[in-house]
Formats: sequence, structure tokens, C-alpha cells
Amino acid sequence: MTHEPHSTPLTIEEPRSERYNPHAIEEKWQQAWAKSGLYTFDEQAAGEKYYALTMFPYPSGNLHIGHWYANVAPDARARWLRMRGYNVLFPMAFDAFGLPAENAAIKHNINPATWTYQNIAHMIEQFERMGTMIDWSRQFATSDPEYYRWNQWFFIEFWKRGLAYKKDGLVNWCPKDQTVLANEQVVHGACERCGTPVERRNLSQWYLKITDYADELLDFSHTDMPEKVRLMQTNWIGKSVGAEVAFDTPAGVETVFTTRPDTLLGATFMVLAPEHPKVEALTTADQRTEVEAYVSAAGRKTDVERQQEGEKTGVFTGSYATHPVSGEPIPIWVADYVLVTYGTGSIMAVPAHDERDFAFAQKFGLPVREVIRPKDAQPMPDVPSEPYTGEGFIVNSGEFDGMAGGKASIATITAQLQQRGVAEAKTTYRLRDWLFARQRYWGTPIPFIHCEQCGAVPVPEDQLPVKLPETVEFNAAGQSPLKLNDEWRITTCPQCGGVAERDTDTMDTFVDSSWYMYRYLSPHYDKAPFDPEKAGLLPVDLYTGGIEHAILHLLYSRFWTKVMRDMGLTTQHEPFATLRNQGMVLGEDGEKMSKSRGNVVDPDDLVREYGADTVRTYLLQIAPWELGGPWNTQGINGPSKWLGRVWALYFDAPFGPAQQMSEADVRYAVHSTLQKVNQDFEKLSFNTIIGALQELSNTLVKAKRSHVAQTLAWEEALHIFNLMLAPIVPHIAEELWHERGMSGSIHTAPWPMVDEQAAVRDTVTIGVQVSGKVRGEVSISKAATQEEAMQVARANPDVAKYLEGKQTVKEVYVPGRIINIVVK
RNA sequence: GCCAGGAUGGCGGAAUCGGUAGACGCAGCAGACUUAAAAUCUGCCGUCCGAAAGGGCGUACGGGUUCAAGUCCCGUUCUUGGCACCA
Repeated sequence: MTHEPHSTPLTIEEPRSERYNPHAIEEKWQQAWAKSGLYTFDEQAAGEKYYALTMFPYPSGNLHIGHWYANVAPDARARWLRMRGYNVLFPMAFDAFGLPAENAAIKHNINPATWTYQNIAHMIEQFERMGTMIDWSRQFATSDPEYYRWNQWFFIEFWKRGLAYKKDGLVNWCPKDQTVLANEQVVHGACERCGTPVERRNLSQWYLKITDYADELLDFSHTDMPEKVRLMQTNWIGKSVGAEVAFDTPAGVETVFTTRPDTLLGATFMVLAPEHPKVEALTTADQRTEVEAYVSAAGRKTDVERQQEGEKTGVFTGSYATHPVSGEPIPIWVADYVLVTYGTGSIMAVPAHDERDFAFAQKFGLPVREVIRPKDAQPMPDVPSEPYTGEGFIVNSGEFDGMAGGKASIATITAQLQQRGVAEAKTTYRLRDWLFARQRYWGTPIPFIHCEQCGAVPVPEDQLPVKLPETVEFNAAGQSPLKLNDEWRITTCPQCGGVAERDTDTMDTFVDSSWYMYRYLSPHYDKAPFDPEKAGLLPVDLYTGGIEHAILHLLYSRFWTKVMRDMGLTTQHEPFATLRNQGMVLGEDGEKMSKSRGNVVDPDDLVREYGADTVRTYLLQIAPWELGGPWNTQGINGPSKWLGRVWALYFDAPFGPAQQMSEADVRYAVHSTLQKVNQDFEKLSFNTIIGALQELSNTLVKAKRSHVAQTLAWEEALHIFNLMLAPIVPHIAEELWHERGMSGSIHTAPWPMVDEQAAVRDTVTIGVQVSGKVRGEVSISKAATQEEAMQVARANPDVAKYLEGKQTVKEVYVPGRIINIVVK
């Protein structure tokens, strides 16, 4: 492909004398873009659709540097795609429900809605200063009644399908936030939001049946997610294949779950969780005082306290279970190392082959019975010093003796036990159902009405949304204002018309982010969550955000999409075709930015000082985007100075010593850079794009001082460089574009084509090694034969002196890469 | 403890398939311009020996494979993230 001369003048005829001043151009272009609707997405427009989405922010009131980091790179990439002819949807909204609004309401005596919508208005202004191509016409807040009415609609639909249910049970309770929490929101036994240790309470709560989808959520074949995220989700779901084994006890049959049915004969005692329902019935009169004391003490402890205890604790119930194979009696204990929430809440303890059971047996002097022995090993002593958890052969197990233990035999042994009716193959998950209700105000009201006659009755669809009351009062005890608001709470039953009560709980705010990517397709559609006619925009092609959402938000939204698919709302199996995570910008001290550490960098200040284009460039350059790294106050000088040099390249007279450069040199620099920039945008390798563009501008500064500056190659270079700047630094690129006499916006201009011929060089400089050490370099045609290459290499004086008097053992020639002459 | 990732100059980082390690940038040093400073421009900038030319060493550490290793293999140390009594 050859370079076509342009008809319009590409150089600036009357150079501007002033220096690069971002403040003189950025606001001007932002206003012009907004006014012309440059970034308004039109699904009718030409080009293949591309849906690029960045995780939407919570409207805290201030965009911090992390928001910039999360948005600038996807914005640059979306701009690049757009210039390449894609019809790119790049929207933004606000994840507006949540506790901070209530806390602000209590602290500053302001209505949560007022606080939220003020913050949103301010943050949109801040976003605009960033110079993004976000289509603000699609913006919404999840606290808009027209949004959350669909949360309510979904909830009722889920309920109709048996996926939403209310159940009594032990739940996580955060005493500070005064609400229950989902398992996913408890981190190391503490509230994910405020860090307060979580208490356990027995409450009746709404749940969503995410466990129905556990197996499907383990299947990532329809989505491209980073290995790390897949692993975290897989571990979270925690699938364990094993068996349930039935033991007779004085209180009836007790079934335990085990992943090691091959060690069944090694079970020397049974352990129940303190909350297990059979504990009371199994406790003998002798043991009652001790057991009751233990159980109530365990109940008072938080999970954190339980885990912090180094030593195992427990107490004997006084009862014995009958081993289903040996028929021997084994003692039944109660201990808090067994969790009531996992499996059946009881275990068969095999101390010989399990660390935890071993520790327990040792502390309480319980017998240890070896049933797995490594090949050619001596029998385990009666009082072993440690359990054996490795592979081996089954021993002391009657008919099973001699079989290989472990994974190999589990299926066989389970089948045999099943035949005898003592066991059953069983798969257990760590994943729990999603505890969905919250005892808070600023969220989606659960659309149910509780009637003494009819029970829980859904609010009829034509009465949705159930709106939050606008006037609210918060009391100091932190109780939900909905509970205290009789006017709102008391209503009539839709079924019998009698006096009834609204559900005063609101939904977990993770509901909002579970399906918002569908709402962007038709943000004001009022007949369904989204307009089915817009389904062609799905799925999200690239979703980006922080790794901190690897489990919570991503798992919930995957679940939601699968339910939507089963409801017939979408044909997608997954919400996101591709997911990528950016790293985090840290403070200069390498620590997470926080007000208390005093290491916060404020993007508004940076924009005031350097301009948005400089901040954008620096954030892209600072580190590989998926990694992130510490801020460096001096580092931002780099891009600031660079854009000054770019400006001078277009406007200033050449300065400095004259250079020898050919048109081919310049065209090679331009087209090979273009090629690299394309590849790196594809890979999301933004930092190397900046490097490549800076390298090119260095070359162009030199080219300007050579005769090339009078040629068409130079015109082309300035043109392509201008276009390549556009996705990264949209303001200065637009200014240069117009100064160069081009019409329209650069952001709708077509991305340049790579001239493949120009992007490669036939003559390259390659290193010459003698016995693996680089001794010189030669300039040689890529097409040179081995003989030609060797001849040139040997002729090089730096190389020749190492060859003198030596015998050549081997010659290696990799065209365009290396020559290696091995001598002895 | 288990699982996954990482370790390259003073600093952030670059290096398609194993093929001239340190691109690009920051900081630093020297010089030009300036009465001076800032800004800008030019040059130097891994380390050791050397006046230089040049050479030795060098990608956490110890081995190995290969004509050739930052890159592949084995082991070790440190480090980041996730999970953490999940039977």
C-alpha cells in the first residue's frame, strides 16, 4: 500500500508562538464536544457494535485518582476502537444505594436522596474534566425509582420461580451497621464494609437461591476472565465431591459428609457442631452441665474468636454412635471446629489421616486407627506424632484392604457402601444462598406485604415501584426508618384487603450492580428491565474494574444473567464476554491511599496544575495497567514535558543540530509505531503505547531537523502521529487537528492504516556473538543467506579478533536476529 | 497451612518464538541559553577494572538444559494477593 498525498494542507502555515497550555484548550473542547453530541451513542450508526463497560462508581461525592485510573485506560481504548470504525457504547451510571448516604444523613442532617443526587451532579462534572467519551445521555442512578422498580420486579419473578425464599436461620449480623450480611460480605469474620466483628443471630431472612447455579457458575467456558478471578470464584463456590455416611445414634440416624469414604474404618469418633439440633438429645444426664456450658459459650463467641483459639475445644456428649461397617460404638463429641453451616454439621473423625481430627484426638486422648499406609511403610504406631494425609494403601479395613486409598478408590468404595445402604455419593458446596435482605433505609424496598391471613404476599406488578418514603427520620439506635414509619409501613393486603404490613427490609445493594449492564441498553424503558429490541448490543464485550469485586459483584451478576436467561429475557449465558482488572494506584509511600495516611493524590488538583491530558498520559504510563503501582509526584513531569515537546513539534521552528535521516527512516518509525500501538491497544498494554509514542516523537523531533521535513513523508508523519495521539490525549490532539486545518472532530476521523511495506526494514542491525558472547554488530539484509551473513560477520574487526587462531565448531544464523560463531 | 502471581539500574518500567538486557520516562550529573533562577535545549547515566581503547561481571539465590536463558527445567529465599478448622 502506498502513501496517498493529502489535498488539505497538513502543516501549520502560521505557527503559534505560545507554549502548550492545556488550560487554554481543554475546557473549550469539552464544551464543544458536549454541545455537538460527539459522544452520543446511536445504535443505528454504522460499524460493528462494541460494548465497553467500566464498573460504575458509588456516588461518594468525589472522583479520586482510582476512578481516573479505572476509566482513562478503557476510555482510550474505546476511542481507539471508535476511530477504527466500531460503533462503541461506553456508558456510565451510579451505584447509588448504600449505607454512606444514611450515615451522611445522620451526621449532616440531610436527606439521603438529596446527598446522593448532589454528589452525582458533582461527579459528572469531574468526569467531564477527564475528557472521556462517556455517553451521558444514558446515565442513571440505581436509586432512581424507575431503576429499582425492576429490582422489585426481578425479586417477585425470582420468588415465583422458587429462587427467592424466606427462612429462619443463623445469620451474620453487623452490630455497627445494624444489619445482616451475606457470607460474601464477611471478611475474616468481620464486616466487609466497616470491619466490625460479625455476630451470629437467629433471624428469619430473605435469600436468593444462588446455590442452584453453583455448578454452572463453575463453568467459565462462555466468558474470558483472568485466571485469578476464576480461581477465586472456584474456591469460593468450593465444590467437594464425596459421600454421606449414615451412623446410628441414640437420637436416630445421623448422616455425616466426608470427602474420604476410603477412610471410613478409621473413624474413631463423631463430632457435632455446637448448634447441631441433635446435641440436646444426645447429651446424657452426666454430661448435661458440661455440654450446655460449652454450647452456650460457643454461641457467644464470634467467628473471629473461634478461629483465633489455637487449641481445639470440645466436650463429650456421653452418647455413642454405631459404626456402619464395623458395628463398633464410637463416642459422639461436640466441638466448634465443626461448622453447622457446612455439610450436615457433623463429621466422622479420622484422626489418623486428618490434621484437625488428629489434634482433637490427641488433646482428648481419643483412639487413632490407621487405615491408609504408604507403600512399603511400617505400621503407624499406636500413639503417632502426626497424622498421615498422603497417598497409600488401605489397611485395617477388612474387605477393602490392599486397595489404593485416596482419589482412586473413592468412587468404588462409595458404590460398595451404597449397595449396603450405609452411604450415598454426595457433592457439597461451600457456597451459601445469598442472604438478600438488609435492615436499612437507603436501598430497594422488598416488594412484599405481610398479612396475618395470607402470609407474605407480593406487591402486584401494577403497584410497582414500592417507593421509599421521602421524609425519613433516623434514630440514634440505628434502627431502620422504615420500621418506624407507620404511615408507610401499614397498608392493606393485596389478596384479602385486610390490614397488613409492608416488608421493612431493603435489598442488598449488590442487586443494583447485578444487572445494570442491561439497563444501559434502554435506560428509560418502562415495560421491562431493558428493551428486548436492543439485545443485539449484548454481551458487554469488555468489562473492566478492580479485582476486589472478583467474588461479590461478579459472581452475583453472573448468577443474575443465568436466571435472566432461564426467564427468557436474554440468550446470554454470561454478562461479560471478557473481563479485565486494573491494578490500584497507591500512595507515594507504596501504601493504599487514605486520608488517615495523608498520601492521597487529588485529581482535581492535578488537572488544575497539569491539565487532563497530562494526567491521562501519566496514569497510562505509570505501570502496566493490570498491575498498578505507587504514585510519584515527580513522575508526572514526564508527560507534561512530553506534551510540551509534541506541541513544539507542530508549532515551533526546528531547533538543534541538523540530522541525517531518510524518508524511509521516518516512514518506518511512523508505521512500525502504528503497528505496535494497535497491538498494544488490543492487549491493553497502555504503558508501552506511551513509550512507543514518546519514542516516535523523539524521532520526529530529529526528522524535523533533516531534509525529510520538506517531504510528503513528513506531512504523513505529522498526520498519523496526530491521529495516534487522539485516544490518549483527546484535547491536545483535537487542537492540533484543527490548527492543521482539518475539518470535523479528530475523534470521528478514521484511524490510519499501517503501510506494511514501510513498517518493516529489509536491512537490520543484528548482534554477532562469538561462542555466545556479543562481540560486534553488523548491518545486514534480512534476506541474507547464511553464507552472506557469515562473511559479513567475520569481516567485522570486532568479531575477527576473537576468531583469530580459533577453529570454528558451529555457526548459528537466525535471520534478522542473531549470528553466533562457536569456536574453540 | 493451602492455592495463585511476582522478584530486571537510584526509581517506575521495556524486552513477540529462548536470539545485542535496561526501550520510554522520572530522579541525578555535566554543559548551552540567562545578570540570575525557572523553563527549554545538548550530552552522560547497571556495576567493577582502565587515562582511553577495551574488557570482566550482571535480570533474587543455587544448580541444569542449550550454540544462546530475564525468558525453559529442578531446588531455595523473599514478597504480593486470595482462602483459611469447609471434613
